[in-house]
Amino acid sequence: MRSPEQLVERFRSEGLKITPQRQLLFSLLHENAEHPTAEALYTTASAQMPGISLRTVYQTLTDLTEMGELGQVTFDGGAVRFDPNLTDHHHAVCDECGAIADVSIDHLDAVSISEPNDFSPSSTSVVFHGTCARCTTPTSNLDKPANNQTK
Amino acid sequence: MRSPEQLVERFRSEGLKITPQRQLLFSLLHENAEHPTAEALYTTASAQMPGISLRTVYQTLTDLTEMGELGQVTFDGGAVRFDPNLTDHHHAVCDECGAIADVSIDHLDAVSISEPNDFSPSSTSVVFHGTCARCTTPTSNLDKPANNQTK
DNA sequence: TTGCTTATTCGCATGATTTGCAGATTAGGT
DNA sequence: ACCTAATCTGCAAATCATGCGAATAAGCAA
Repeated sequence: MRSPEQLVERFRSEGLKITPQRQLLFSLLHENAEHPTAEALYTTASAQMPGISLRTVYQTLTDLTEMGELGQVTFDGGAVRFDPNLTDHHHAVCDECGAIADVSIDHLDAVSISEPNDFSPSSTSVVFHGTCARCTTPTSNLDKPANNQTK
Repeated sequence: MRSPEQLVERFRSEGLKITPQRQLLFSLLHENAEHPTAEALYTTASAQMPGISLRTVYQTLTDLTEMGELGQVTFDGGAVRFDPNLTDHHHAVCDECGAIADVSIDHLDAVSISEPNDFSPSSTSVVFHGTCARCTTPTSNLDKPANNQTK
């Protein structure tokens, strides 16, 4: 996703209006690597702007997604999560705390479909399940992230 | 998933009862490669057993899943789909018709997470998006499968 | 076969997530 | 300051899934 400033420009150039709600969401999403759900963003946004509507959050997220500024991902049937990282990347889900990390992958080009041989793939996405560093490191439980698993 | 006969044995040995509803679902799921949703199974089951409850379908699917006889997969935020194929495999989603095919993959062991380096993966799943054979082959539209996309 | 005990089924209510709708509000230009 | 279209908001409604309790039936024993 582009920077809040660039988004403001884009919105303006397309005749869309720059509202406080949109600006807040732009900043909350900028470089946000937490893969938040609409509800999570609503909660955060509400703290800074009491009264903002959940409907507006959904609306803005949908708009940004349709403009190609935001990606959507879902894991294990949970709620949709939003991802401002538009670079080529994949995800690692921690089964302990539910955290989702962006990951880069090596040698993805090596994998191929061996069976069947008549499917033409246009994109490939990989999801790792496992344990993240914070949940692996033998340290105080107080340091462990809260379990944010959806399911 | 095991055969309906084997499932009957397993259920019996665990003190569970063999009901007509369960037997029907066992047979509908056996070697079913369509990755049906609960609703889809309910529709099919209803044709053979009018009056069967959607609740029962969900219940049985949940039971089989907890017993490890059935796998669950979801794509792009759609409804949960059930997969009786317990062998190590991945999926290919046709963006044209929505069909989901099981696929075997070569050289998956070659891929590795390059960044971050502190995540311990226990499992890896790959999903391809693209076009299936039936939607690629230049033939009559009448031969094309109906679009079953959820989203 | 009859009867008993307990698992199952079923329908309805409820919960979670997301979208449709319409009136009130406001951004941004004149 | 004014206008008008875009936006925001609250609420209804759609979709998917699960909790719950009453009615039903499978499996066992006599």
